[in-house]
Amino acid sequence: MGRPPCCDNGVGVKKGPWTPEEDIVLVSYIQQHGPGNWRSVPENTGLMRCSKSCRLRWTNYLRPGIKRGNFTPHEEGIIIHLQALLGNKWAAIASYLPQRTDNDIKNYWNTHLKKKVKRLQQPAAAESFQTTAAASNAVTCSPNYYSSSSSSHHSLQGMQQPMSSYPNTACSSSTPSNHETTTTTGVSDLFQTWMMRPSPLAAAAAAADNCKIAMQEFQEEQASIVCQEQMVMTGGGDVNNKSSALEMMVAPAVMGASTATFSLLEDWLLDDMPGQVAMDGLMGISAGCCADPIMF
DNA sequence: AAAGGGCTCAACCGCTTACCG
DNA sequence: CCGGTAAGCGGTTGAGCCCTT
Repeated sequence: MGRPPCCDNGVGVKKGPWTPEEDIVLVSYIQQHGPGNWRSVPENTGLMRCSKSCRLRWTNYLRPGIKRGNFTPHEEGIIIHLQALLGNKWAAIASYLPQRTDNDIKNYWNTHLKKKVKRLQQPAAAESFQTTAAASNAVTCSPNYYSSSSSSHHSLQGMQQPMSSYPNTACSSSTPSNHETTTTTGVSDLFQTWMMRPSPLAAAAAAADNCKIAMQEFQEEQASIVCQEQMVMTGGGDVNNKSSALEMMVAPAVMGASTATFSLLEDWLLDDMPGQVAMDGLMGISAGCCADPIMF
């Protein structure tokens, strides 16, 4: 009623991979205005992209706090079990893994886990995998496996509520809708039950006997990550990937150090090699802001 | 070294839901 | 309550990379 039509069907809308220049424009706009009101983003930035594309680029790639690739066995186990509980509710599943996007989880499921689960559901294969998983668990659940989970008094609510329920986390843009939150809250109970009573699938995915320990460590790790994200958003932390790097770039800029940071942002985005030079510069910036660098 | 088949993942498409006037 | 749009979500696609032959 009175609103102009969405740009999605507009003429001259650019499609395909985003360029570093477009990323810079989008990130700098969100620095100033925050995520949301996506329809206004192409209008105000001059980007020849539809609002959907802008939102997707931000939530799946540029958003601070995203961890890419290298899914841990614990994350795999969580995804497998939440998928079994929730079905293909990727956004709801992603709410338990605040560093992961629904798209990433979905891709990982479709390319890796679905096949793995299929194999496991064949009785002949299941036994051999349990042996393998148990061996794997001996490694993944060893005391030194989590170098980052040193802080030991975090709340365990992480697995009892979707992670997005934490205030000020970087995953707000993928917060599930109300009914999904209700659903996942209910599922949390099931998930908790699963943690107490590992299924055969749990054994296959994360090794059943020590699963509780693994999950508790994971909870602590996630809680630690949330704290670290909050620190990063105020200018601290370390970086291991582009998203984390952006987290480092955006956060100080929000606090008023935009000029130098934006220059680094440009260096990083325009660099063919994922920005070691920019990283070094960022490390320099962050060094004075955080006494407890992120170790993962 | 080249070809081609498989795999990965960023991005798009279309449907649903929430919200607004 | 109704009509319309924006935002969110899950499914699908395809370009590019990697591995095998």
